[in-house]
Amino acid sequence: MIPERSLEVLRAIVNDYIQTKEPVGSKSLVERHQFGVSSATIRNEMAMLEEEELIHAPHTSAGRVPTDKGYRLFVDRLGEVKPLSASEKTAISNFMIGSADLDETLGRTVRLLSQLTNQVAMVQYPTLGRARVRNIELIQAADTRVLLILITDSGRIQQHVIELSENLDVQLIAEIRGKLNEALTGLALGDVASKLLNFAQNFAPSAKQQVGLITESLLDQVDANRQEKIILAGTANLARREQDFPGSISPVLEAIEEQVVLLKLITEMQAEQHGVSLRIGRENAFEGLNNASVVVSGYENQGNEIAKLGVIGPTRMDYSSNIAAVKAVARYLTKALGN
Amino acid sequence: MIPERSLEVLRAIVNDYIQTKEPVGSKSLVERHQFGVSSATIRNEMAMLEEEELIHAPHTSAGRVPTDKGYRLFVDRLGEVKPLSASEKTAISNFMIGSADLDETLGRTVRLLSQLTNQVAMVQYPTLGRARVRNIELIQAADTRVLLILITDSGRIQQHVIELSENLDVQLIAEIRGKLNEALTGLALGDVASKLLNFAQNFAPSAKQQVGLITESLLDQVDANRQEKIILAGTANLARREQDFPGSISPVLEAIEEQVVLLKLITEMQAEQHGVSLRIGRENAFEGLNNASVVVSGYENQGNEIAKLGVIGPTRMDYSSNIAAVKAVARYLTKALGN
DNA sequence: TATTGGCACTCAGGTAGTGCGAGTGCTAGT
DNA sequence: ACTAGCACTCGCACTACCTGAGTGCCAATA
Repeated sequence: MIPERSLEVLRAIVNDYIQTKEPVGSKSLVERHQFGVSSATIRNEMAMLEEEELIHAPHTSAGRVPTDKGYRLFVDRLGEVKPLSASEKTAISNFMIGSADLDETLGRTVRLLSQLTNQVAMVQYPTLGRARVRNIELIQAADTRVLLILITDSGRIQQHVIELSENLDVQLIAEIRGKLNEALTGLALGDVASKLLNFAQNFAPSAKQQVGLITESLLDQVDANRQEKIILAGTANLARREQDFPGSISPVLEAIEEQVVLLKLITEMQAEQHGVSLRIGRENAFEGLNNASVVVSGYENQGNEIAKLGVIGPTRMDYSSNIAAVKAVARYLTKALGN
Repeated sequence: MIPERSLEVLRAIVNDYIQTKEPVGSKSLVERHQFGVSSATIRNEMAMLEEEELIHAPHTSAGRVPTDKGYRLFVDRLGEVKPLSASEKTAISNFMIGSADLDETLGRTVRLLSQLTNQVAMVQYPTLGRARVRNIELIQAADTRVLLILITDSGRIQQHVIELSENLDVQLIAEIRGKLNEALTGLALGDVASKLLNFAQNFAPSAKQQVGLITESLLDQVDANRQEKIILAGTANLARREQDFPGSISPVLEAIEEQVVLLKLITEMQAEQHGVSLRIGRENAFEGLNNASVVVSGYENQGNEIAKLGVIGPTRMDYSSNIAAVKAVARYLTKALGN
């Protein structure tokens, strides 16, 4: 319904604005692009676009700036995903070499992403949802404390200290550990709860209470999907782009410091195009992020999406490159986890 | 050598400046304080102080501002440590209730400290130096991967995945685990290296290489004192105090994002007065922190200092309250770890 | 000798006036 | 449907000016 040329104009406005960071006027637009029409015609087009609330003039005699809605249309219908440059590609491969454990890999990934995009990068730790139990360990850490370790086939290791009310003997601990593994190894985490329902029945009455404490803690950990963790890098990039945020950057800093907010945000986000999902400006329910955009993609292990990663930056960001970078890093991380 | 009254004037200048954030002039000084002399006399005093480079005039017709040297003198000789308010005390006790494991405790602590001071707070994870081995676990995580877990009596748990070149059988892993614990349990970490020197001799030649890989990794972990970790909270407070930093906050953000820089900084800092150590402005070797001050205190376990915590803020901070808060939180954390 | 009142001087910051130029909307003509 | 032209708007940069807080110095005083 919106004519082709109007879209071309919008695309040109977005591109110019991202590049120059200045409101763009009709004249400079015809100078920089080959529209084959005069600036007056472009002015008419721009009046249309403003009617549609796709662009907006900060004041009467200034050029136009895309609105959130304008950016949205841009990424949905107009944005090409820029292929990464060769140097960026080698940067990615180099970063991925030789990291053994999960912590290390994710740490590298988040730094890589922030360097690639010059934005704040975030990586969510894998959710346990579809993973399976590989191993459960129970270790005496002090007289009445045992350490419960849950290892899943996604490589994630969760640990928790359990405070018992009585001193357990080594024998019993070994027994519990054995039976837990017997019952749970290979089981999907979603099925652990039902399997543990009557688990304490397997033990002598005197031990039941302590076993109860342990299974409870184990369920907590399995159930801790919500309490997932996010790691960040490149916070300083925010300050460097301070002018890009109207007002102050401090609401944004506050938002990204609140893990809960971030987690809620990215779990709500569903993949749109190219397997990447976006929230632009006011599309973010959280007010502190009203001047920010979020680009997120999932990454996988064994064919299942296990968590997400992405970047946060000003609404006036280079969507094409950032989408490309997020996509690429997600793909490489998926590959790295495959090994 | 500096006369008493001059010091009084300096104290007054620092206090007023911290409060009002405006350069303070001779007239407002005599109005706000009872010096019993006229502004002209104060002016002479101020000329002296400027001679000593303790204060400095941003421009000819402005009031005076303390220099780094001035702040230093202030905290060394003039600052009283403000006692905490009752509400702050209860805030501290409330925060410390019911946190079981180390991660949780330190996480709470750092958030507490940042709320108390309205600055960026940091807590260093305990160094392993003086701790003792409580337990070593070796767990098969995949065919050629084992998970090595080191638990120390400071409650710290370190884990690392070891990639072996061959598939080890369960029997052998159990044997290694047993012998490792036998040899190392109760040993101070500093003594682990020597004990491991010929450890591989205890095993069949075919296993020696794999055992070597494992002991190597264990030594890495023990030796990882340098790679200590710091957790932060309240980064958004920086942005909120943006005006307090001349220029931009981004060098500060960069500095605190570099764990290495921070670690170097706080390990270099030695306790001065009240068990608290300070770096004011340019005293920080790292350039990005030239407009910032760092307040640090150690915290203990079993009588030994095991790590440090502190805050980072603008040089124009309220030293008295911040020192008090850092001190108090360090004390409470020490107490919490005692249980 | 230390203190003080007085005075001339300095200078950052706020306010007001001005001109420029980029940009717009509209209209009449092609 | 497009374009040229034109009158109009208004943010911004620049200048000039004023104000007031603050200073340094000096001569007078206790």
